[in-house]
This record gives sequence, structure tokens and C-alpha cells, in this order.
Amino acid sequence: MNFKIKSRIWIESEENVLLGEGRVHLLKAINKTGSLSKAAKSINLSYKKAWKLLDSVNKSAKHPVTVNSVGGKGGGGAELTDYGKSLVKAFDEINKNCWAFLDTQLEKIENL
Amino acid sequence: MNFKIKSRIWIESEENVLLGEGRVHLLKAINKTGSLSKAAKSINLSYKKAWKLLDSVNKSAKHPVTVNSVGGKGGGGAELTDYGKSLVKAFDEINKNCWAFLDTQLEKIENL
DNA sequence: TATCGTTATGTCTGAACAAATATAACGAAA
DNA sequence: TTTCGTTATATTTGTTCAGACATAACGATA
Repeated sequence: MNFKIKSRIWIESEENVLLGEGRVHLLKAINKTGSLSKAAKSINLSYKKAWKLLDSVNKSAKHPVTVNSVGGKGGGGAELTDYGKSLVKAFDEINKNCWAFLDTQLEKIENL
Repeated sequence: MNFKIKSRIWIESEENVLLGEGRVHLLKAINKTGSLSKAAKSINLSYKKAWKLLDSVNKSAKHPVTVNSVGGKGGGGAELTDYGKSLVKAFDEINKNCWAFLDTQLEKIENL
């Protein structure tokens, strides 16, 4: 039969999306590159879209997820806070667990 | 904090989507109404979109999921096969299990 | 054979969404 | 004080996708 079961998960706080796969992907790229514009480029996102995503994340989180600086050495940059890093880590864990769990469920379809 | 964790799952067979929440919703409505057009109306879908969805489901499934008849008494109709009914049931089960599982994972975010 | 409500399908239009472009503000360092 | 690469934001242009509209085919029944 060869079925695959796929999933997307996301976390909301009061009607706003806090985290989803795209946002986590972006946060990881920021962590790697140290700037929003480089992060956007590295994952093929327009700067504007990336900025909107990050802005939305920071607005719906209780604590700041990144610290962004404008001007200065190198023009500025963005980096994850400790809170941001643990959010990314927790999301990844949950996501991986979810995949593993769903794989155990697939036989219910394949045995039909 | 009051975070919510949400998910969408779907099942693919060779790059084609077999089942997802929208498709299952449609199949349930077909089962209830006995026709594709009535089902579409009942869940606020255009007939065309509903038809495309159903066509795609039947094309990617190994066995027919519905039997559609054209013309005749009442103009025709559509109804689920036994295979279709068990697909719907299995999908619903997996989906509910997934929600329950994700709820157990949420504390990982809330405790940050 | 005329009627009816359905399945089945093509075309066209508008609206939502994405991408491209432009530009201001910033502040460390040369 | 000039330069630089960045954050931050508005405006305009393009593209995709959903919805509306139109119509053919079908076959039991009256």
C-alpha cells in the first residue's frame, strides 16, 4: 500500500500563531547567521516575509524571542534569546515525538 | 500562559493526498446526504471544489471510496463504499489520538 | 419522449496572497 | 562626518487560487 502519514503542528496563544514549522525554521536560521536578512536569504524567504514572521512571533510570545539591533558594527543584527532557544528546542521535540507517534498509527489505514 | 497546540494530519499515497480533514469532512457529508451536491451545500463547499476533492480521493485510493451514479431516479447520487466508511473511521481515530497525544506534550512549552 | 436533479467538466473573473521595489532610520567605526 | 549593512516599513506589481457561471450527459419515471 505504501501510505505515508504527514502532519503539521503549531502553537497558538490567544488566536495568534506563536510557533509553526516555518517560524521555527526561520529562528534556527537566525541563530545560525546572526542576522534576519542573512537568515531570510539562507532559507529562500523574502526579507519582508521573514520580518513579518519574526515580528508576529515576538508579539505573541510572553518574553522576547530575539533581540534585534539596528545600526552600529556590521549594521546591526538579530539573535535568539535563551527563551527563544528553548522554544525552538521544545517545538522540535514535540514535532519529532508527534511523527513517531503517527507512524505507530499508520497500520490502521494500511490494514484496511 | 494558555497556549494551545493544534495539528493537521493527512495521508498520502505516492505524492498524492489521499485523505485530509477537508476530505473526511466531505465524505461524512456524502454519507449523510446520499449525494455529492447536497453534501457540498451542507458544508458550504462549491460543487466543483467538492467534486475535485472526491475525484482526487477516488483516484489515489486503491479501492473506490464512493459509488457515484448519474441519471435515473432522483438524478443520481453518491454513497460511500464499505472501504470508504472504514477509511473515514480510521482517520478519525488517528486524528483524535493525535490530539490527545499532543495535549500531553504541551507542558514542555508551558513550563518555559 | 419530456422532465428532473444529479454527476461531470470547461471557462472566466476577482480577490487574496506573495514578491519586488523603494526608502527611511540607525549607530559603530574609519 | 561619511560609509556601511542592517532593521523597519510603505507601495506597487504579479501570480495563484477560489468562486461564479455555463453547459453537456445521463437514465429512471411519468
